[in-house]
Formats: sequence, structure tokens, C-alpha cells
Amino acid sequence: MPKAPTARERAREELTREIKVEARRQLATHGAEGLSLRAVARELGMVSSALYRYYPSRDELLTALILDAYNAVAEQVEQAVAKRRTGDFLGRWRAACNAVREWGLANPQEYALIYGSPVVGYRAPRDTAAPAARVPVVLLRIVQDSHQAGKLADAPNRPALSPAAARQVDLIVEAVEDLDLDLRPVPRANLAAVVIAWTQLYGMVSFELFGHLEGVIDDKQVMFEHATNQLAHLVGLRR
Amino acid sequence: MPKAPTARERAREELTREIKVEARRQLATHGAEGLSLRAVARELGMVSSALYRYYPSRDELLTALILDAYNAVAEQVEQAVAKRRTGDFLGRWRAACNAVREWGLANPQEYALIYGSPVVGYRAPRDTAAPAARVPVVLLRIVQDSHQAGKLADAPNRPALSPAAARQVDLIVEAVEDLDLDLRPVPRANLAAVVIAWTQLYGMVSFELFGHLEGVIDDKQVMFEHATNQLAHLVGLRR
DNA sequence: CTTAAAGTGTGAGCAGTGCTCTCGTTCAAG
DNA sequence: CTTGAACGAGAGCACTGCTCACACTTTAAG
Repeated sequence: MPKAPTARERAREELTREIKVEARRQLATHGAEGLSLRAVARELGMVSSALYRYYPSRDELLTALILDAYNAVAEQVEQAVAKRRTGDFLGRWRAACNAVREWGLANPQEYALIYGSPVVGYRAPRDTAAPAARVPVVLLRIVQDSHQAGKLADAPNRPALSPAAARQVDLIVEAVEDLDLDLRPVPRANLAAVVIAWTQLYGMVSFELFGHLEGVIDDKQVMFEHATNQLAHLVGLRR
Repeated sequence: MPKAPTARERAREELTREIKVEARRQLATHGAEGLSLRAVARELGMVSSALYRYYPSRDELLTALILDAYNAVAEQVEQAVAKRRTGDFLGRWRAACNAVREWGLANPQEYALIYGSPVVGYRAPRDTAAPAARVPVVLLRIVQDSHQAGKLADAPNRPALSPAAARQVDLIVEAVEDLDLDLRPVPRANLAAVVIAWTQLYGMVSFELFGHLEGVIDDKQVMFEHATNQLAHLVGLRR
């Protein structure tokens, strides 16, 4: 049974959270580069060395923020999708794509933290793998639902999916098996298209947030919508 | 007429270059975050303050490296494309895509510098715009060549390109007009597909380099090839 | 040729960083 | 009540980007 937490334990938990909150605030304003442990400690009225009792290093604190960011964007995407009718596959797809973009626009620094260049020297992907997978899993689930409903159109078979590429898709099918997501009946070409769509979605949002569309595309929203529609079509979602 | 450069001017030019070379070496090994002016100066046997005679700040030095990186990847892509027959449109397309990926794999830190999260507080895109445009211009040129040769297939018109999206594409057509690249006759749907392809290409390579495909896709080469083929098809390149 | 100005390297110094260590203090479990 | 673990404070280390006053050299103008 869980014994009642002592006062010290409660204080520790609270401070750990407060540190993260303040760190996130600084991340949003100064960026990952400008996140300073000393400044966080200063803002919280403690001395910098005390902070190390809670996070053993700056990288650990950043990792905590990364985990939160993955979960935050996933949360937003999942909620946006859940607002649509289960049978409205195209609507769910578009909602998911838009949610990713909107979360990025609202939280550019956190987006950059997880989808930009890895600032921490290659961190262990062990802990981040599961939260990071949530968004692509949403996309896959929509496709699977559509297929189960018999509404999934064939993905274009020209150019054909090579056997080697099909094997790669099989790996994904296996990887999500323990997420009550059975992709085995879904044609491989459609699943490969989801991979393309996911990287594409990420590419579009990143380009916009990182300024690569500045002076090239004026109305990013419009171009983004067109891309997501095109991708939905490619994936086999027609309605 | 250009007067002969004085000894001082030549020395300055050489040192400016040497600093950049050493900075690039450190960038490759320690990453952008770990690039230290003092370390560069130390390696060159000068005192750190002397370095400021050549680059007024760390950001300026990074900007120089960014410019070089844009030009380096563009160089590699242009050369790879030039190796193919002009009429081999699909081959040129694939060569361009592969060159981007290979440059990224060979120079991950420089890739991250230009395509990752902007580490410098939004730098002026004025100077970087032209070099940054070289790669997408290569892609556009292939499509234009293909169209001029009457070999460009229709881009899928479902879902249709919205008028607003078509207007965005028009902006691009105008923007490249002074690069002896006349895109006006090329159908807007094909050009929109190039935009999608370009962001997609970037998304794939970034995902691979930044570790987002780790544990998801085993053979990235295979998946990348499939994606580029699919994109070529989408753009209208069949052979 | 002389001289004033501009360019260049030096070293000290400032403010800031991540992180470590020691030292009392406080809390909680035995 | 005692003992050991957790904790906060403060000093300190090695490092960073950057500035400044100072000498020295090269350049160009008179």
C-alpha cells in the first residue's frame, strides 16, 4: 500500500514541479540555448547549487521539458481528433495535421526543442520513444479505422512499393502491435504513405517555424491545408 | 580598376579564412552549441580578443558558417544533377534528392546548423535567402525542363489546388523569374507538388539525422528511395 | 620623407555560465 | 532520542562571450 508521503516528500515533489514550470517559462522566452539553471534558481529565490538536488544537470532538466513537450503536442492532437466523429476519417486526419501545426505555432521553442536539431548530445531515446510515437500513432489509427470501415482507397501503386520498403513497413506494424493497434490487414502501400505523410507534416511545420518559408510563401496556412489534403489523398483517405 | 591588395589586406583575408576553417572543424566535432571563439583562437595561436578584429561576434562567425553550408549542399546537389543527361529528368530528380541526404549524412552538424532549429536569434534572412534557394531551384528547374520537353505528366488534380494555393504558387513563379527560370508555362499543380516534395525531402533527412527514425525504420536508405520515387511521381516526373 | 591615421595583437577584466564541494541545519526513520 | 539521509547556503573552479586601454605596425596623405 502507498504510505502517506512525508512533508519533505511533498515539498520535494512540489519544488521539482515548480522548477520545471519556471524552466519552461524561460524556454519559451529565451529559447533552449538561453535556458540557465542559475536564472531559474534566482527566479525561485534559491541558490543555484540547491537546484542540483532536484535535477542532476541542465541536460536532465531539458530532457524533462522534452518529455513534457512530446506529451503536450500529443495531447492536443489526440483531443482535436477526438472532437470529430469516428467515421469522419478525412476530418480526423485534417484535425490531426492542423493540431500539430497550431501547437507548433503556439509553442515554437518547445517545438524546436523536440523537432529541431538535438541540442543535448544524443540523449537516450529510451524514455522519449513512447511519447514521441503518440502523434504518428494517431495518424496510423485513423488509417486503420478507415480500412476497417472499408473506406480506405488504394494508395497509388506507381511507383510500386519495393519488397525492401515493404519489409520496413512490416517493422512498424510489429512495433505498434502492443498498442491495441492491429495494422496487419492494412495494405503496406497505405502505411508507407503514412510514413511519408508524417515526415512531410513535420517538414512543413518546421520550415514555417524555422523561417525557411519566409519570402517564399506568404499564406502558410493555405499551403499547409493543400499539403495535408494532398497527403490524405495519397494515404487513401477520401472522406 | 582593382588596385593591388596590400600585404595587410592579404593577411587579413587569409586569417579570416583560417578562422572560419578552424571554426568549421570545431563545429563538425562539437556541434554549434560547442563552438567556442576562445577555443578557435587558442587553436590558431592567437589571443581571443584578436579574433574580434575579424568577426565582430560569435553569431557573425556562425552566420558565415551558415552561408558556407548552404552553398556547400547546393554545390553538391547541382554537381550530382549535372552528372546526368539533361533529358533524364527522373534520374536528375533522384540524384538531387540523394545528394541532399548524402550531404546531410556526411555533414550532420552543418546540416543541423542550417535546417535545424535556428540557434542564433532570428538572423537576417537577407543574406541567406539566395544560397538557401539554390536547392529548391534545382528541383524546379528539373520540372521546368521536363515540361518544356513535353514529358511532364499531370499532377493529380484530386484534391484540386485551391485558388488561394494557386496564388501562393504564383508568388514563387514571380520570385524565380530573375534566375533565368521561367515557370510561367508550368501547371500550377505541378509546382505546388514541388513545394510539397521539397519540404518532404527536408523532413525525411531531418528525421533521420535527428534520430526520430531510430527504432522505427531500420533501413533509412530504402525508405528514402521510396519516398523520393513517390514524390517524383506526384510532381509529374515519370522518366 | 614625415606624420597622422587606421589597423592589429595583447592582456586584463567584467559578467555570466554549469557544476562541485564543504559545511551547518533540518527532517524522518529506527 | 539518536543517527543518517536529505537539504540549502556559499565559496570556488574552469569556462564562456565580449570590452577596453594600451602598445605596435602598416598604410596613406601631406
